[in-house]
Amino acid sequence: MLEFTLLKKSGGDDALNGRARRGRIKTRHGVIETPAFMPVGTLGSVKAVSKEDLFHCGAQIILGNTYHLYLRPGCDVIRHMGGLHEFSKWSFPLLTDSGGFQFFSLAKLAKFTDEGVSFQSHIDGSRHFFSPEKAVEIQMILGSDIMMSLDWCMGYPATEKQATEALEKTVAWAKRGFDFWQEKGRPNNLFGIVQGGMFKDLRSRCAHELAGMDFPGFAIGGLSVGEPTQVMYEMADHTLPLLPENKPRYIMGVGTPENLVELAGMGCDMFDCVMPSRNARNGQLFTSFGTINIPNAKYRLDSSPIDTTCGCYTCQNYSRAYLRHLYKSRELLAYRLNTIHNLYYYLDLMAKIRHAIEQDRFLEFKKEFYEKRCID
RNA sequence: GGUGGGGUUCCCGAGUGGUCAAAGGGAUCAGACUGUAAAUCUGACGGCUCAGCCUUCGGAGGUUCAAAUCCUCCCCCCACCA
Repeated sequence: MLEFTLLKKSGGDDALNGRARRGRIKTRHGVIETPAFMPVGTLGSVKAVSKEDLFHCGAQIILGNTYHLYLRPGCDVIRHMGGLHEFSKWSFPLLTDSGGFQFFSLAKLAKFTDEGVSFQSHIDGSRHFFSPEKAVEIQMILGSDIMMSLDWCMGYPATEKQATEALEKTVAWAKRGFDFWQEKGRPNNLFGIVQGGMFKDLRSRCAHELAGMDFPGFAIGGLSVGEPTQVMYEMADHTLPLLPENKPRYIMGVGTPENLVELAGMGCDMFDCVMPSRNARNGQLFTSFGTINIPNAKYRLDSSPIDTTCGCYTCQNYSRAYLRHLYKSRELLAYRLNTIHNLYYYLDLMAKIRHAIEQDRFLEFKKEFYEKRCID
């Protein structure tokens, strides 16, 4: 059901720069060229854009969220409608997060036990319970191509004791989710998630234990939760090589364009982040020379596109002055045009990274990437 | 012409003797956002040689230790009645 082909590895011994990999993931709903960025569509929709917009931006796979879709519209609706693909009409690959992150970001509504997580809905306060098995079961109903096992995401800073507890629970739940998935005949695909806080030995331990289970892919979770960027890089650099080389490696919830370049260089194959879509709705646009805040007064009379080197629909058609006007007027079109641009930027960046790896010039690409961004 | 109401910092709008450079909105300006409780949130928003000082509440006078707030006159708006 999932086939990962490692097409090329950057040569060299430089740990930070020489481990980029170019790969291909085949799923029932299509192929994902890696390294890949996956736009986040929590509620079965990448906010503000249509599936056609996503396609034209170059999206190969998008995310959905188990917690959110379970609460609304509910599994009965999605089952009745034939699964999330059929419901949303997104016919390409889908990855669903397990809800583990929500029990971290909505922590005051969640209570962790050995059995699972009992929580209150952020929508109406109703009480619910997720076990690792149930998290997989719901994702099977959603019909995602890649399901994530239920994990315990730890914030920063966290003590070693807290991180250990979260790790142990994450591993135990991964095992239960994995067994449940095996019993069901390994439908779709299930990825395990490495936790361990900002402790290398804990990350090692977690990666080692998960690698002992035959997951089709592995993720690193619990990064970019408030730690300094350098710490995140150290954790990723430490953990990525511990995961099976012949399986996709996914860093969850990351990150900035710089983060993607750095982490792809360390051998990460998949990323997801709300940053391009959310920041677009908040007026921040990504460009090859850095980010710009479109409401800024300096763009009032600016007839140039967001980024003259960008090939997106927005940049092909509209000026900064118009986009600034739309944004400041809260016109709905602003959200769509901004989101199209940011997603295109991210997805195009990944395409460039893939191309550079293929051409054996990832390091040069990285150098140019940093040289371009200085002004705005 | 008569009666009543009102003129507050860019706009709307609180404030009716000191705790007022003046609530609250809006506009404006800037920033943040990393597995989406986010079309959200934060900060600035009279001036300056900035822990203090100066100018400001339609205008001009006055009362008072002290006035956006009280008194007098004037100017201008709004409502209703002629």
